[in-house]
Amino acid sequence: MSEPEPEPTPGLRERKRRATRSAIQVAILDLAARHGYDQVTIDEVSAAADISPRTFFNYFSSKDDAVIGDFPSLPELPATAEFLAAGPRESIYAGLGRLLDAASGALAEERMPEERRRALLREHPGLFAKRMAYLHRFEDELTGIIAERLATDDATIAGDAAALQRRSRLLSLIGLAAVRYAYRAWIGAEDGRSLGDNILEAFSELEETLAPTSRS
Amino acid sequence: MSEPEPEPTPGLRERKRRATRSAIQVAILDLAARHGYDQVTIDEVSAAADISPRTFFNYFSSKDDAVIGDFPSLPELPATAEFLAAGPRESIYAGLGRLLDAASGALAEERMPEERRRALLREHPGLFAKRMAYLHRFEDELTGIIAERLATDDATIAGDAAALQRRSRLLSLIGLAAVRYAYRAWIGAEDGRSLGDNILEAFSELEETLAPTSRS
DNA sequence: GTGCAAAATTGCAGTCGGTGCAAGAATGGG
DNA sequence: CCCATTCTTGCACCGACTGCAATTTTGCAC
Repeated sequence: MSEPEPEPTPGLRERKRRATRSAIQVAILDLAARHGYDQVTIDEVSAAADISPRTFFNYFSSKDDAVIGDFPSLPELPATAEFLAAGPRESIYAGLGRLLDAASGALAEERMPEERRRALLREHPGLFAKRMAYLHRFEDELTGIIAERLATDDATIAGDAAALQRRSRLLSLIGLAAVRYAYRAWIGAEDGRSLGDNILEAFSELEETLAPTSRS
Repeated sequence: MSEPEPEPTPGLRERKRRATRSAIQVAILDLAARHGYDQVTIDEVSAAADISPRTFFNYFSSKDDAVIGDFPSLPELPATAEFLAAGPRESIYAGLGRLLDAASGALAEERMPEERRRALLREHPGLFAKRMAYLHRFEDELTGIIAERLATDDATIAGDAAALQRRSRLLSLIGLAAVRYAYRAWIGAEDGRSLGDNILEAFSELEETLAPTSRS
């Protein structure tokens, strides 16, 4: 909002920077796919990306980070504004589903060989754990946004700050559980379905499971 | 079941082993509390624990692991058998709450200076994440147990293997979301409430949130 | 295009985490 | 008391990562 972010031609410097960054990521994923992540050294990656090993660490603070990549910041997503504006008429679960779907889209926006990254994360719990750490920041943002939405939806809960806080956190954790559910299905499956599809399906299953009154 | 696990006097060898293991953990927590986790080297820890640096790695595969400690194996817990035997009369959520409560009790059974560990985990997201990664194995165990319970509770779902699998996974993730919710409160709080208490409270809040029909 | 300041790249030397190996010490059991 | 097993330890080594200072590249004004 405060920064229009024009970025028509980011300038040579910035373009080269992005190219280098991308080259590193491509290189490490490529090498890891061929020789195994543990066997890949920074020296090899640097050589493949045509930079010095020292420069590698100017771009990523660790070997893992080069694989993990960036995480989107939730408040900056357009879907967040939509979620907040959806008002009380929409189910909070449905809204959450769409929001997390959009977030996962932004997460995978990078046109990198996502499949290789997927395979790496599947095989290396350490990487997975590190990525989960990023989810932590994400969780805080999500909780805040849910609180905002709840406050506009329900005037009574808006008055009780403690209850609002607890319910927001609980809802965000439920949402993230759905994401993890979808993520598992996505990682385990060979089909081409997107992470977002899986998330939406997880939410519908969630609603069904949590609403036993609607079942016979 | 298959192993009665007598352990009256585990023998000198085993006793020394446990002592060394504990000494390492005490040493690293102590040093980390005084100089900061990052400043602590394996050499210092080993010196404080009166062992060689090489021996450190005979006990823990990494510096982080020495802080994180072990995780209980769910199937071995007595509470698991109770959970499975509770039958269809008990709400699956209530049962899950008790089961996870028991599991967290087994987790914190170690009479180590738990407070220091808590402080460390609070300050170091990396450690926190790594501990969460253990939850992954835990999640698989939990899913299997839930599936078993569901199959005995509901004959119709027992017939549909795919549905059983999906619902079990979803329920286990919801349960783990509650655990994370409780874990956060536990880590962030200064009060002396146990992790188990927080988990039980999380489940009651969960049931309340997920049952909108019971509210006005 | 020339000159200059800011930013990026690089080499180097060094610290620390972590592993494989083989020799030596402690333990348990007969 | 002896032997097999297990545990400890020192050593040599690799790879991740950092600080620093020299060098190169880019942005920009003139």
